Amino acid sequence: MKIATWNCNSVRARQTRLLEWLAKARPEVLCLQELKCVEEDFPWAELRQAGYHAACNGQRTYNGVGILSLEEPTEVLRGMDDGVDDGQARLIAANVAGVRIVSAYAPNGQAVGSPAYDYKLEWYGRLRRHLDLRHRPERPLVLCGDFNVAAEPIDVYDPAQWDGQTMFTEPERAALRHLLGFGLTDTFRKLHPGEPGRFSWWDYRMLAFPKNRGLRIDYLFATAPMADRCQGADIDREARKGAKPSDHAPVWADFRWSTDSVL
DNA sequence: ATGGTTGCTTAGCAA
Repeated sequence: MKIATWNCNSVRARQTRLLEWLAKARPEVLCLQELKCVEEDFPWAELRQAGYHAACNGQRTYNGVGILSLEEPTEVLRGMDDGVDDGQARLIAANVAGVRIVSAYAPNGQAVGSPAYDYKLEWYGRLRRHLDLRHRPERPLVLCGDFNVAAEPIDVYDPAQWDGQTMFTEPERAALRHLLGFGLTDTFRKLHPGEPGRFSWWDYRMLAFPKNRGLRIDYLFATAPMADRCQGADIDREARKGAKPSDHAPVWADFRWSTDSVL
């Protein structure tokens, strides 16, 4: 079972690339972030034509997350259902083939110390509580998305320059570690231990991509039953090349898991 | 060097 995640930076601006990537990669599940549209403007028909069901949590202009899957997703949950109404569409969850799939778009945080930065740290705490209340680490779950935090120096092209900057501050890294403390494994790093220079996001500016000046901030985190079955994981850097790319590359992981796997 | 690029929406914001 191949599961992927991609911050597409507008599903409408990326529609052609999205369909091309799905045709080539054929993941069972693709989690999307930054749809930047309401559900009425989501390309339902084109994706269905390509063989994919979809569920999305849309928002005008900003944010927006979705789950595409070959099998129809069930038990769809939009948001964290924790009583906080912040108006930001950053989470959607659904069951696909007996696996709980969560597509998440963490707040960017803007400047350190800004209200957006504080909101980011709070959002991480809410997500951990959401997992604690609604899920168990012994059950199959894959939490995918753009987490807007680089976990370790190896995930940053110039850790010294990035030290203390948004996406690589100690409070953000601690918030990410606390999230993983639920019982989640970083599938890419499990399969590529110690491999440097492997990033998932590159700024559009300053020739960051051709210079490989990026960060690894997009992840597939899996609970033990899924992490134990992970047999491959990678970042599709090719998909960041060419005209009109997203600033993120798709990331995927493959699991020894089928529809009739029962835990 | 406070630059540079993209998307949405239409001048300014968020990333």
